[in-house]
Amino acid sequence: MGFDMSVRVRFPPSPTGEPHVGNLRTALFNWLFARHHGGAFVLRIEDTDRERLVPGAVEAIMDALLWLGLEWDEGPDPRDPSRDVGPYGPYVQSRRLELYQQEARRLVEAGHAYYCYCSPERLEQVRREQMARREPPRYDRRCRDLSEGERREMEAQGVTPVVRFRTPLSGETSFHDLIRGEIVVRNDTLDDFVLLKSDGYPVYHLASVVDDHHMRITHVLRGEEWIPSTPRHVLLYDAFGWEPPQFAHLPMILGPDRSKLSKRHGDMSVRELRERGYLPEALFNFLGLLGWSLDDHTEIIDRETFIRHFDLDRVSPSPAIFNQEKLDWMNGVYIRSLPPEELATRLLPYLERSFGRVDRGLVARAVPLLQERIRTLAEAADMAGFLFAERVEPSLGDLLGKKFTGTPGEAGRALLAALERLQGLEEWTAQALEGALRPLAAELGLKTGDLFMLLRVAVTGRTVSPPLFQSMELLGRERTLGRLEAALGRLRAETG
RNA sequence: GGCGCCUUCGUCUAGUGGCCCAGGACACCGCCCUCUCAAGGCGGAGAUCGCGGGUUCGAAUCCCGCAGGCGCCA
Repeated sequence: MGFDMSVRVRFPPSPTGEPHVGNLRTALFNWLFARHHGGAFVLRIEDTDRERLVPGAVEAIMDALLWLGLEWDEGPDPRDPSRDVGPYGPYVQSRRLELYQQEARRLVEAGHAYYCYCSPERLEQVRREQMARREPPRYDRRCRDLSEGERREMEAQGVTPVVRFRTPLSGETSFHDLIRGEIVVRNDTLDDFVLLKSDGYPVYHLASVVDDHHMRITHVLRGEEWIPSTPRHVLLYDAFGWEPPQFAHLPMILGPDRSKLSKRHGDMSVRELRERGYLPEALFNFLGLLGWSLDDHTEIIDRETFIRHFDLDRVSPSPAIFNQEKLDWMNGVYIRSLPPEELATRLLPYLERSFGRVDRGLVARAVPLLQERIRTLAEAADMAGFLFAERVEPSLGDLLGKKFTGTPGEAGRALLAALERLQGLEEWTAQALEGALRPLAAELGLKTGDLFMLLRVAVTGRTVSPPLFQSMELLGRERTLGRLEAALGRLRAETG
């Protein structure tokens, strides 16, 4: 491999809000591509659209990347975003304004761009007329060939111009997409797009092309929604006399209705995903498989394996629907594979969110009951809530449940019998509890399942819980007996 | 409307001329295990490979049309 052949890719988010799964997948593929090829992953903040800036968004983006484990080699310093790491900074576009202006001027001087003095009102007018004539709306190129005199006159009137690209009127522009092959567009379907706005801010196309060149980006991996603007970018590279990077347009991630994933449907922000208790390693795995595959059967793939095998030749060109059920399953797989101690640590914040301070030791002892029952960390609060809540409030319906065929009176008798049996129990272990209660069912003439369900509801407040005797053991004698008494009281109130 | 991209089970996908009357995974259904729920095991259903033409002894795979979906522009 030659001296200047090393791969350099970039992830260029706009700080306009919380990052979502689509953004993250793009970042992931760029990161994997860089790591696989031993290249550099650059984070660049594209904040030239000043109206859409959201405070704190840069931090949210960096948090999300770090959470997933996507560290960047160059970009804003994670400890202090106002500083840069890397030789091609600044990596925040609003601090590179002069560069864009200078490059735009170069284009004007070389005849590849021109000043346009048209007012927004006139542009709007032109657009309306074109629409009325059912023509594609686009700039009518009125200022493309203004004379020196005409220009000076506009300047004298105090009109601040924008800079527009002088798009070739004929011919075609093509590029080779690494995922899709040759893509060709006729130049006469392109218009003279704006490069620099009148306030001196660059438009996306200019800024990204200029930066990609100056940052020595070799491969542009981005969502397929950028395909239509790529010919403009190629034309820009041409006009600048620069070598364009390689392009690869990644398949989009769609919502369940097959339209672009948005807040409306599945698109969760990384923050939400995190709050719901998805593990970063599970999300990494899941996202890595959205548009890429290792082979015909491998689903669970660790980070190293991804890096070792990831490349563009196995990226699919067709869009993928975000399938949350599969994410849930995969998250469960990762939860089950965690060392119990580690799971306890990760569970702690989720339980504290619902129950305030919780006993770390109790959490650790609950893990074996939880590990194969939860698919997200947040679910632990439901599954093991009875251990951490002051009290439970089983509904009468659940107490008598469909499973328990008896009347309130019968249920009460069964509960009382269980209570008495347990009060005399020497050892409070799952084994001892089972030894005491299993025979009781027969003595009472009940099916074991029915008795156990009654007790389960009384003790945990729910019809679904971890195994009964282990739950009782963990809850402890005092609290278990208290809950049985409470349920008994409830039943008695009912019978009068 | 113009331009572009995409098209294999409900979903994610494997498949690059014969191994495919299409394989894996999620979801679904059934059975086993079982105190509930899970996890696990076993089994099942589910795709005329968007449609129509070609090329070929042979096509999901190559070519040409068409259709649908989506995206971008405004």
